[in-house]
Amino acid sequence: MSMDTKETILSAARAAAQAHGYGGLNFRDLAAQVGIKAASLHYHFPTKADLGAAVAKRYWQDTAAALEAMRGEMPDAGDCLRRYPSIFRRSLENGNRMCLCSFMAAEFDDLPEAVRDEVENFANINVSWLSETLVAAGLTDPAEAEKRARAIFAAVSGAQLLARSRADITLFDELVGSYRQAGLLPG
Amino acid sequence: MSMDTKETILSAARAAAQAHGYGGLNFRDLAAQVGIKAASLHYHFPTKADLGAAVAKRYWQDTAAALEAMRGEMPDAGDCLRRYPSIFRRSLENGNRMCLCSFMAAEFDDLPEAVRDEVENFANINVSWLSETLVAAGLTDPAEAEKRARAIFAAVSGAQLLARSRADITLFDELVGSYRQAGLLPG
DNA sequence: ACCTGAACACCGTTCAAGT
DNA sequence: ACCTGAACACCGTTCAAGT
Repeated sequence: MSMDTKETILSAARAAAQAHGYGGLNFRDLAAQVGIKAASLHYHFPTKADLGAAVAKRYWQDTAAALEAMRGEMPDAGDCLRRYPSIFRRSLENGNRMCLCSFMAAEFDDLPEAVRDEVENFANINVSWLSETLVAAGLTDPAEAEKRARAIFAAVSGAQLLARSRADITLFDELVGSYRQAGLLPG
Repeated sequence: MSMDTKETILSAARAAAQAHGYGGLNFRDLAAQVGIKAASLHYHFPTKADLGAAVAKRYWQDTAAALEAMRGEMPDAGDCLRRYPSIFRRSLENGNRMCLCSFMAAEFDDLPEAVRDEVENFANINVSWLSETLVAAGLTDPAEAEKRARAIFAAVSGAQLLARSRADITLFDELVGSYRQAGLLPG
């Protein structure tokens, strides 16, 4: 019961933050969606900073799990890299939302320290996975892998941001296509 | 006098929005900075939406002017393209701020229609300039220029976003370097 | 353990009214 | 033309009280 409510809060807060950011996240709307009162949220998460950090942490953990699963299911590392943008595509499919941590990256100045740390973790697990996968695919010199991984992560994030601003998911696909054509991503 | 106040508001609002976004922009702090009361701001800009649209409009107009100036000063189109990321670098240099319109792209869901339109204009003038400059540099088939231009715009935006989240401008430089290495930007 | 109503201090926004 | 006080709606948060 307790765990159910906490999980419900986490997932509702995640969806809200992917649409409105950390600043746009508010306890009253969130509580209404969960079916409790705003004051009750503080039983589960003492402060907004606690909630924000918990949401961002769960977010990168889920992403890390999805990336691991991808490597487990697809034997070819090149195939995994070709599929990587689909992780970001999914947010756009889900109500033109965006990556929680991209939104929070923009909000950097107003983020509690604990939340910033989780945003950093998100970037780190993406870069690590890309780095390892690039090397496994034999596409990059190991010494250059992390640099290349960061470039892919940043570029795909930017593609999502631009596509969101037009509410046009085909634009995301086109941008990813252009990255492939340019050689940033494996074709 | 009137024009001075309005200009002061616009420039203070721009700086604030580049750090805190449209949602984080607040009339009281802004008014204090300008030296009037919060309520007085509404004489110059009836609503926050009006202010946001005016700031975003001025922002893309300034950017368009800077890009035109670059083309005027540098005869070589390739040199202009190599310099393009410096426009985005400047925001990071200025207190780790970011492109106003990237921030607003994230805030898409909560943006008044008039503000959305100016965000779109910003992207359009960037893509147009890049497109023309790519063709002038003989780097891209005219039929493909706009697609390539959008990819550059999105990728550089993403690099700025990631660099901001680490408050690390050297990361921006590294990412731009990687884009060049990958062939997205001219070396 | 889990939730709530009521209250708190605060802040952005609006508007009628001032000069 | 330009500005303001005061009211309003909303925010995160607290806490004593309920189940």
